[in-house]
Amino acid sequence: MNIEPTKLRQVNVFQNATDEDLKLIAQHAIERSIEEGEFFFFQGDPAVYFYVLISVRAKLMQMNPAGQQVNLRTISEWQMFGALGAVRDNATYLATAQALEQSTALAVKSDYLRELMQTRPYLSFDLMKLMTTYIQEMQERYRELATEKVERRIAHALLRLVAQMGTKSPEGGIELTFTQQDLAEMSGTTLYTVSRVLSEWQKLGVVEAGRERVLIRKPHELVKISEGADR
Amino acid sequence: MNIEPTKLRQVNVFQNATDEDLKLIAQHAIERSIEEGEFFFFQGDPAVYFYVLISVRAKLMQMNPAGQQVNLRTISEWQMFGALGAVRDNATYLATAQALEQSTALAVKSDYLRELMQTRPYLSFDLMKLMTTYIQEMQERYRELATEKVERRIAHALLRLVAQMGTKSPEGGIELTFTQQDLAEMSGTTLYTVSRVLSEWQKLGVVEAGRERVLIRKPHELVKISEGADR
DNA sequence: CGAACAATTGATCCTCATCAAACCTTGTGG
DNA sequence: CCACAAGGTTTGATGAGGATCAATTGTTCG
Repeated sequence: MNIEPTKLRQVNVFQNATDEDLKLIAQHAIERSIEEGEFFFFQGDPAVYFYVLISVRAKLMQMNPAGQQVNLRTISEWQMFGALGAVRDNATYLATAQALEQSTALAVKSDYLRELMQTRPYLSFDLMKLMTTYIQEMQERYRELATEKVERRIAHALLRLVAQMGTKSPEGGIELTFTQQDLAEMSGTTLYTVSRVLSEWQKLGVVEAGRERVLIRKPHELVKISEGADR
Repeated sequence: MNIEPTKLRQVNVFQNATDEDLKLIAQHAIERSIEEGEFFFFQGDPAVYFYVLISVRAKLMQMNPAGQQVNLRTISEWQMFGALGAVRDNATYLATAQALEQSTALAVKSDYLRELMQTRPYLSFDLMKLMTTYIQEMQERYRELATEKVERRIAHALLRLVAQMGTKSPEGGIELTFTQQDLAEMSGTTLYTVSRVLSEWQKLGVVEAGRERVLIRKPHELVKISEGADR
C-alpha cells in the first residue's frame, strides 16, 4: 500500500516495532474508505481484518437485542481497532465500528498480526498493554454506571473525551465535536438528560454547548463535578 | 513449593505450557492463605505478584471514593487473578481481591511471568485470550447496566454465576452460594431490590432463596427473563 | 441463649426516562 | 439567495422504577 511505513509507529501497538516490521505490515495493508454513518464491521462478524484509522473519526458500539446502543469508545487517527480478533482463531468482532465522518482506515489480516506476534514478543506485550487499558477503562465505567449519578457520569465522559480528542480552541477552552446523542450513549443516559445537564452547566459558565459541539470553559470545574462535591 | 506442577495445567493461561514450564512456575510459587473477608491485594497496590487460587472462593471488586463497591468477578479454583500487572513495569492492581471464605492461593512474581512470556509465545497468547474474555464480559455487563432493567440484570448475573460455579443439587436444580448483597453488587442494584425480585421469582417457582444460598429450580425460565419477554 | 448477620417487607421519595412539541442550525435545491 | 427539509437541541409535563429508610423477622454460630 502507499502508506509511509514509519508513520505506523504512531500506532500504540507498533511503537516498539522495527522499521522492517512496519514495512512488512504496510505491505500487507489495504485501504478502506467508509462514508459517514457506514460501518467498518459489525459485532459478530468474523474478525478477518484489524484496522488502523488514518482519518478521521469512528466509534465502537454495542447494541442490545432491542436496538438500543451503547458507545464503548471513540476512535481517532492512528488508533487500532478490531484487533482482539487477532488473538484467537475464528474470532468474531466484539463490537460494531461505525464511521462518524467519512473516514479511511488501513486493514490488515488478523492472521498476519498473529503470525508476527509469534516471533516478536514486544508486539504481544504492546497489544496486551492496550488490552489492559481497555479492561481498566471498562471496569471504571462499569463502576461509574453502577454507583454514580448521571451528572457525574456525563462529566466523566466529557473528561475522557478531552483526554482522547480534545483540541484547544482559539477563544480559550477545549473544544469537542459530537452530538449530545453520542454523549448520552457514552454515559448511559438519554439525549434529554444530557441536554438539561449541559444547559445547567452553561448557566454556571462551565461549558458552552452548540450543535455537535461543546466548548469546555472551565475544565477544572468539570473535574470537581466528576469527583463529587455535589456542587 | 509443594504443589504438583502438572495441576497447574488446569489454569487457563497455562493449558499449553510444557511440563518443564509448569515445574519452573511451581518452583517460583509461594503459598498464601487468607482468612474470610481478608484481602489478597488492593486496587492501586504495586502488582508484584499474580495469583492462582487453589481454594476456595474470592472476589474481585472495585470501590468508588464514597466506599460503595461493585463486584467485577468471582474467582474459583484454578483461576488466575491479579495477572494484568505482569504486562507493564510498575503496574498496579486494577481491582481489589477479597477472600469469600478462608482461601489459599499460589503467588508468583509478575516479573517472572513476564520473563517467561518473552520466549514463550503461547503463554502470551493464552493470557491475551483470557484478557479478551474479560473485555467481552465487561462490555456486555456495561451494556446491560446501561440498557436493561434490574430484573433482567439480576437474571443475567445469576446465569453467569451458574456458568462459573454452579453445582447440581441433589434435590434437582442448581445450587449457588452467595449473599444477596453480593448479587446486588454484581448486578448494579441494591440488597433490597434483589430480595424483592428473588421473592417474586420464588412465588413463580423459578428459584428458592435462603441464607447465602439460591437454588435455581427452572434455569430455562431464568434465561427467558434475562432475554426479555417481560414475563 | 444471645449476638451478629442475613433477609424480608412496607412506606416514601427522588432521580431520570419518556413523550410531546417547539425551536435552532445547517445544508440543499429551485 | 431564499425557502424548506432534515437533523440536532431545548424544554415542559408526567410517571415509573428503584433507591432509601425503618422496622421486623429469620438463621447461624459461639
